[in-house]
Amino acid sequence: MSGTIKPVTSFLIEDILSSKDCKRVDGKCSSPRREKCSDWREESEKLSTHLYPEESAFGISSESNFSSAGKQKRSRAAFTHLQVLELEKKFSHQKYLSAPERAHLASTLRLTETQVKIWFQNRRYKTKRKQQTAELCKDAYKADGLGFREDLVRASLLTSFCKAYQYRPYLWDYSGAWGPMLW
DNA sequence: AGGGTCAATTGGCTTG
DNA sequence: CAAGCCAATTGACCCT
Repeated sequence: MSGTIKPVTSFLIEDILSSKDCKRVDGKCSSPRREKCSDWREESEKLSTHLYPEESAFGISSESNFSSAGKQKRSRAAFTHLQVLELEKKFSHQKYLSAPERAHLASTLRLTETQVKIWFQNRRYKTKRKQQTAELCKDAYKADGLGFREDLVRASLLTSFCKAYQYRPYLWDYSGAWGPMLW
């Protein structure tokens, strides 16, 4: 493996970093209230080592999201299996969370409320896209009335296509390279 | 190398 | 007006 996704960092830090007033552009804060968070990197590192010297039960590491060289990289937290499992479990029952529910889930999973909110947001969007693709594929199969030998090739193409774009139905281009073969 | 995944970001919109 | 949503995009990491 060339590298591993860094585990989720502390939630208090993330609350600071991902608050609406502190947007990051190229690793720098682009907030209109920049003065409030211009030192977010150092601040987060201090907080990180102060608050989480040990790994938590969820496998959350205190490791910084930023390289020691000072080159600021946007971090992409990788939630642990357990965190995802719990999030998925909750999502299967509820597509939307109230603020107290979100806060509770966030604290039990040791994530920020923002992370939980964004996870649910992304999850809903993903589900919707998948549904749209499934519908489009269903329609395409139906319209094709597949059954003859030559249709097998098209069916196979269709399957590959549906799989390739399962999360991005909006990228379907009926006039593109796939178009003449499939539709 | 290129494409996929996914958390995070952005921007526009709605709601209370 | 703040908070939250959706839709789309970005960027880091992973896989083949």
